[in-house]
Amino acid sequence: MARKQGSHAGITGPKVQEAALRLFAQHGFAAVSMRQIAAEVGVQAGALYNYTPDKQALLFDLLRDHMATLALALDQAGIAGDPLTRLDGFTRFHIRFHLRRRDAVFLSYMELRNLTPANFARIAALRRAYEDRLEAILRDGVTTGAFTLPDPRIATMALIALLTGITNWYRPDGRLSEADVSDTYLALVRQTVGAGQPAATAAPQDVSLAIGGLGA
Amino acid sequence: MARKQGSHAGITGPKVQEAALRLFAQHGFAAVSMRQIAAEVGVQAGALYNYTPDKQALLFDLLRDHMATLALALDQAGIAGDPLTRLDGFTRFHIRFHLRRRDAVFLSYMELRNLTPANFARIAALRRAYEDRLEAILRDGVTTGAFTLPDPRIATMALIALLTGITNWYRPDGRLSEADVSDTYLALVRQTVGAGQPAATAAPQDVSLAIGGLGA
DNA sequence: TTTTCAAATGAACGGCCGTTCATTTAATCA
DNA sequence: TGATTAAATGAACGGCCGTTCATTTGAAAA
Repeated sequence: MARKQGSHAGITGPKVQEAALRLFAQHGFAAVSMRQIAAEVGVQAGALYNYTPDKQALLFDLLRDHMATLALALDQAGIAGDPLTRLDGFTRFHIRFHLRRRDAVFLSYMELRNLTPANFARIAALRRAYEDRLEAILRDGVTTGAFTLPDPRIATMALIALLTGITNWYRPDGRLSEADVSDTYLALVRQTVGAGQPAATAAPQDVSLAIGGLGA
Repeated sequence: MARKQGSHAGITGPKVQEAALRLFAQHGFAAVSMRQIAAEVGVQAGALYNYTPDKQALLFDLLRDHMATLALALDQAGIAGDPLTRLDGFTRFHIRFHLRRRDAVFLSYMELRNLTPANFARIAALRRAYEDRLEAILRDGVTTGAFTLPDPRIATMALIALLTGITNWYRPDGRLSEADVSDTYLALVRQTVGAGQPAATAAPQDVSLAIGGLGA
């Protein structure tokens, strides 16, 4: 039997990627067999090789697509303005994007070790470029005096870890909506960069109240 | 051939754990074979079963030992005093402990999915207990007014992610010593919890200077 | 010295692995 | 309609997997 109905190249291909993403994220790259992926797609194992040269390429394509989508989405997020506004925008963007792609996020952190050195270097470069976008915001903020940070590069790594960590505990059916989480983290991130008060020029009378009202 | 020299029960056992930890962290649980572990120890695969009932138990024991060591070390860290002092102590402890056990830390985050549900529940409970220790500090700080936080539970998750994330990028042979990193993160953590200034009572004249000098 | 037994060997078990390929099927093109 | 060809099959390849176990080894106990 072959090609049961209609032309499948444009259908089976994406299904293979989706199945591989879900299974790799759930069980780990090495723990998932090509036969399992094929079964999920509803096909025999041999058919997968119409869509990927081998298992390693399947993983690499997933990670590269994820990073490319991330960069593109950030471009289209329309983040502009003064450093604090851009930081807020980045925070909301990062949370929203990552909460909706949890499988890919998990895969991107866990399975880098299963890439060949050459493929690893390519993914690492894409990640670094993304980090640099946040770092630029932080450096601008330090320059204008909006932020207070001992080391913008370290703060970049710290903030990305802080934000991405949401995917480790957040449950869509839990007590908090995505908007709740986003608001709470926005306040935390502002505090982290030392942006609790407008500037050193205007002395705050009650910092705790000022910060408590940032949410919206 | 058997028992080439001396009694080995007390030697081979730990070597098996060490080899398994290193290999699991490097390649992933599913990607490492019992034969690879045995080769690393200098023994045949069958001999491993004198020390573990099966591969799954080997993973579980590593994760449980890691969490138990973590809890014990925290107990012995002598963290006491007002909330800010305890937060500083926790921060330094967490960084120091995690940077020295990077394999175990990575394993604890990546391979939870390879545990049976029962074993997963046991590890999750141990992790939760550790998180609760930080959460208690944050809640105390909010109560005394030392900290400003919208949601102490979320702040707990955020801080642990922020701190543990160091293991993703820190390289011992890089530009920063462990003490440098620890100092920088101490300042970041203080800002994150809104502890930049002593309290709302004394209005700070220059926040950036006050924070910049926290390092030691 | 002889006995005991912890510790390790090495072969064997059934089973699944990634990948290849000749073959078959069915949709599309002429 | 018949020819073409994209897409999938299913069997086969060598190889490694986790685990078991009868056997061998050699250090320690008697």
